[in-house]
Amino acid sequence: MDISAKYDPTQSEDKWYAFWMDNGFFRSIPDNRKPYTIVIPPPNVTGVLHMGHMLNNTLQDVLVRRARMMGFNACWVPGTDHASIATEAKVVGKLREEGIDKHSLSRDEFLKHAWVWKEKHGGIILDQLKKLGASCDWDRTAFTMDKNLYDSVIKVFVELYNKGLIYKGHRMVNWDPKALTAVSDEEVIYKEQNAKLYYLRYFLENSKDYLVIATTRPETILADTAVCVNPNDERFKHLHGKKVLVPLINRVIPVITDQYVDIEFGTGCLKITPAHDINDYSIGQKFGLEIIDILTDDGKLNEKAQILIGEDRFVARKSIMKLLEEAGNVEKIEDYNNKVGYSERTDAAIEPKLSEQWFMKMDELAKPALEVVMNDQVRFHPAKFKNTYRHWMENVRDWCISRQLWWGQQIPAWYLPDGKIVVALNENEALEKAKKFDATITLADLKQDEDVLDTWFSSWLWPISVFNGILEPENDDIKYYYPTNDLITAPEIMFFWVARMIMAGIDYRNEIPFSNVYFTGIVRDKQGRKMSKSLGNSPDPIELIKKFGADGVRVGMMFSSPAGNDLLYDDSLCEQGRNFANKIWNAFRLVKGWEVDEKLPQPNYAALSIDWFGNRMRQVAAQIDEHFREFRLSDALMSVYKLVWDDFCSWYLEFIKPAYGQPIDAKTLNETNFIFDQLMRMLHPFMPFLTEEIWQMLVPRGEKESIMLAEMPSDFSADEKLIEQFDIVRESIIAIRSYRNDKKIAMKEPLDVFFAPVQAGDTLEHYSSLIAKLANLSSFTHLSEKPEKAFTMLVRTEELVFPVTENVDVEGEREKLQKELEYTNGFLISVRKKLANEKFVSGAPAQVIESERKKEQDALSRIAVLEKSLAELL
RNA sequence: GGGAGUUUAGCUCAGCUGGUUCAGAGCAUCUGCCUUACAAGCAGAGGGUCACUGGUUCGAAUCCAGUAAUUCCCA
Repeated sequence: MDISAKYDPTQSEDKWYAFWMDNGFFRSIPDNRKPYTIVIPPPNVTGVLHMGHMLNNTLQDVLVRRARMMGFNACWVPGTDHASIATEAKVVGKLREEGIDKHSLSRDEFLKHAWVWKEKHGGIILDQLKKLGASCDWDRTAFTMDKNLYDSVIKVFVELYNKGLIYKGHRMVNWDPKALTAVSDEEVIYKEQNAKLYYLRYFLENSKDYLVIATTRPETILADTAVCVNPNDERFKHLHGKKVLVPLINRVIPVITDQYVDIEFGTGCLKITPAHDINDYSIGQKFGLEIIDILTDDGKLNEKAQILIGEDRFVARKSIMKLLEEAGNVEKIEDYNNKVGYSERTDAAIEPKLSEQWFMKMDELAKPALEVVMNDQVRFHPAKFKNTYRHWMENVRDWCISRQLWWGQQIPAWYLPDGKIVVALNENEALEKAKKFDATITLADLKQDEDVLDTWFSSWLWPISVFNGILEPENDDIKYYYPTNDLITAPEIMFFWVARMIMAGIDYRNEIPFSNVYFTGIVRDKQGRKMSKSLGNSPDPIELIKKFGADGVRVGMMFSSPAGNDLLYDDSLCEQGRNFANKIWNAFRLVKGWEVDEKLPQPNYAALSIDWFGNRMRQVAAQIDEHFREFRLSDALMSVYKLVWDDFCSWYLEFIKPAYGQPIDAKTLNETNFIFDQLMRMLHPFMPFLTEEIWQMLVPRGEKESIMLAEMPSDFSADEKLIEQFDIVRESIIAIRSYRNDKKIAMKEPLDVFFAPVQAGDTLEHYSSLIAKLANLSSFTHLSEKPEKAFTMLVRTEELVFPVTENVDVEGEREKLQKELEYTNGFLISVRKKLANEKFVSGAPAQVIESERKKEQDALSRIAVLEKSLAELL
């Protein structure tokens, strides 16, 4: 067979993905195996695949593929969420380009456009995931606006409303003046800014006296309804009970006193603007102050401002300062750093705004959800995130769930003409309920709430709703797949999503939604910057796959992503993955290229190697299993990486390799094929394509056979002692190679080396055929007679003796030995000191004392050998 | 401002309940090799006062306290 010297991923990726799909290998339906379930964190329909998705979905695929090979009925449910704000913004933007104003359309017309947009763009990420090898059950692909999921959201809303957990209220919300909607606290990003602190004079009523307040937002003075000072502030005692004038518009407002005011900050006088600041709002409530809202929904001043009407808030800030300067109200202006909230979706500066919104009570739901994380029913990986979780859950606030948008689940609340509200599953039910208030009412009299629900109000039901467990709580799927097993997601959405899914799971199914949450890090560039479109520092994942192969990219992503640690992405990681694929490919070429001679007996060195490697492989399999159980996925990959590259390629294959052009015996080849097969299985979750390609060609396979359905090696029995002894063999070979390197003796030149076992019995003798082979020794025998000139090297306590023929650096050698001897002596002293210490001997566990005694013995033998060698050195 | 985390080799990170052949891994570096599986490679080597200071202990990278730097969350 002619096999290319370089592995070409393009030859295998599409082919095998199609093979898996055509045979329905990703499909999962309930049966009598144990389920293993992951629901995808639904990417947003507006997105394209970015590096974060690559990491996240690689991790999920690794877990799912492994579970499948371990005999679980593995089900990975893919899907997307509708992202109301982001999608609506995209659609509005697209319509604007076409010259259509959203408000010229009816709700239904607009939604038609939105659906068209979704159909066109919404599946991009999912298609891209296929390139990565994602083994999702595509037949289950879900979307948060699908009928069942939509209806689930409505049903949950109605039920929670009836339970009194959802209410409508006036509250200060985070208003996005660009998207024209409220956003939740979690959707506000605070950014540090260089701003100004403006010191403004407020004159006392009928007086030339004034007080000075400091503000970052001078335009909001037009909405002031009081000035507040700390009652204990001596400076302002004379102002208590007085009234002052709002500059420019001369509204008379009272001076009030409250402990809230920080005497140290600014001037100690605080203007109170209840409509435009959350803290001022609560003070306003306390003192019964008037609330004057001077801003329009899109952030312009309205007629209540009296002046500058129609100006944008930021423009108005400049204009009003000019007016204030002219009027003599400006004391001074200072530079000031403060934090301003921005909308995560539109990047518009958030405006605190008083408005009527729907809220969900969180206290009751949060309690059990906190409990299950703290007691590890839901395990967080890494566990450090439990702290953050607890902190949030203990200070949780009610969730603002309404959004002033059209794209999403419309709130199932209907208003009667007199303002009464009925909440119902549909119009007809609403009418029935309304009739209880007023029997004459008709459908035409009812008006449904215009707003839709927060997207997260769909997502929090995801692990249940994808199995239709809200509408049909007893269906086969939900009973079989729920609770799911693991959730892989980013820590950023711990509150948006993870916490709320746990709440929903407990409330709706009385069961946690998953047992493990694996938090990935953020993918950053080499300089540690977050990847972003604006910086242009994010590579296109599809291009990467083209360049390095899907397997290479997967390995690259996995390599430096210990859970919860940010990943500093660099192309060289994927390159390493690609190189690894090529390495395996070439190992395969080697094995595949051997001629078999059926009559050939198995050489001793091959039998020894196979025995060792089998043990080593089972030992590493056990380590990998442990890594997976602890969600140390990058460590699991590293273990198999080293097993394949170092143990298998560098040692095993070199040991058993027949001389060039020589055939191999059948027994060794069969056993090697078996080992190769096992290795491919262990590697398959990380590198699905390459392993399938090789596995299929290794030995003849059936038409419907696939490595992805093969059993994961689960024999973990390993002879640790044999492996340890074998390490001495490898170290001996390294020592001899190192000797060659030092002395510039080419590998081609055969050497005679002797060994003189000191303690470890016949290890070297037993494995002498292997050592002789890899170190190219013409003879490797027990030292019977000391050569005239010789070097001695120590491998642990084994002695390797090299007869010396020519120009030798005796002095250099003596120095080396001397140094080694000194170190060992020092070591011996420290060990003996310890053993002589009463407190140590009485306090330390027997095992530790035992190991100290062993160290003492080893040091003694090494010293003996070193001294002998020194004496023999001429 | 409140809370949490991090600080170990040039880089990215392991190091669980304290025990000096535990100071590790991968990558990078250096030296020598185009040795017919692989230069996307092979062989070999070097590299760290475990942030700093003090404490507990027979013994500290590991536990405690303080300091510094840094990151994140919340306000």
